[in-house]
Amino acid sequence: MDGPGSTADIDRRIAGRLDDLETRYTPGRRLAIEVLAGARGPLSTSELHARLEGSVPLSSLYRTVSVLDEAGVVTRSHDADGIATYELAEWLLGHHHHLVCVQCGAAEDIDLTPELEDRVREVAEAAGRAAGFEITGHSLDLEGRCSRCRTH
Amino acid sequence: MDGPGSTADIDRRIAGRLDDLETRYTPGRRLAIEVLAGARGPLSTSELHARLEGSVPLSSLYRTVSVLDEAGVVTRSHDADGIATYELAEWLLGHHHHLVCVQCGAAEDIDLTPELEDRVREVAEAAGRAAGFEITGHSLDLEGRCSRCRTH
DNA sequence: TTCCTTGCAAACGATTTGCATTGGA
DNA sequence: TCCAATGCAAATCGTTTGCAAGGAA
Repeated sequence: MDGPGSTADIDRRIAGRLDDLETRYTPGRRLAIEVLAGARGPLSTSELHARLEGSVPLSSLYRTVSVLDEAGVVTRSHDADGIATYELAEWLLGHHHHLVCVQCGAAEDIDLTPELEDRVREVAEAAGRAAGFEITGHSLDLEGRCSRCRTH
Repeated sequence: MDGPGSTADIDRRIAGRLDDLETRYTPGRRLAIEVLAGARGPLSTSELHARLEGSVPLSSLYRTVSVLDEAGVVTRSHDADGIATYELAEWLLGHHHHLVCVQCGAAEDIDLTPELEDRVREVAEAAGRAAGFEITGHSLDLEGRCSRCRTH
């Protein structure tokens, strides 16, 4: 209930990181982290706002995610409509990829087996080598129809 | 100078597609396509506007890329700042991936060798199978520092 | 003529920011 | 006390849209 990777552990590591940066881990920021830690994929600021039931003003949330992003605690990306979405950074959530539904646009986290992950990394490095590009990471999105859209 | 994959060939295929859709291939649309066909990666609407030296108003360009996107002639994605970017669709440009510079944000097209491409597809399908997700495609971004940023 | 396309300006919506207030160290 | 954090409102900026003019079939 409290080992590495648990919500409590994540909370502790974020507290440490923010402390190092002399940035306060305020109640509003903690609330945002709790929602993100419980999400199955990236969330937009307005989704975050909805899940917090309006307890935190939108403009404050924008500032919150901005601070957390600059602190390296969350990672920003964008959905199919270009709306900014956030999730816990890789060092907190672990390296993973996304299933992106081509019909409804929903993105869901997916972990590859270590073997599949190795194969992706090898391909990425081989391609980078061939292109004279120093590869520091990769991002693989799997596109298709999610189970929800397939049954509708 | 005129075979499959050439600019003239691409132009011809787009003309055919637009004709099927009863959408005109006007000079403004042709100009946008020419710039996109000559680009090495996705371009934002304002980059398109700049490369056309203002000869086409921004609002018309927005309408142009919207029409071309709906016609399946171009594909929209988003850069690191969430700005919409466009490039020729896969059936015109071929399947490829992107090198994304983590420093300057520039995205550049990269073709994988057929062998590497096969390996990516196999991984994507295996991961989708394991997750109960019907995979119809994938998108792999290679992250690193581009040669330009590495020398600065 | 008829209808699509274009250009300009106004409207929109996500995101950012100025500023006064609050609250923790 | 001091300064970061917050809340509200106004400003920004990429993008969309209403409407009148232009143009090809």
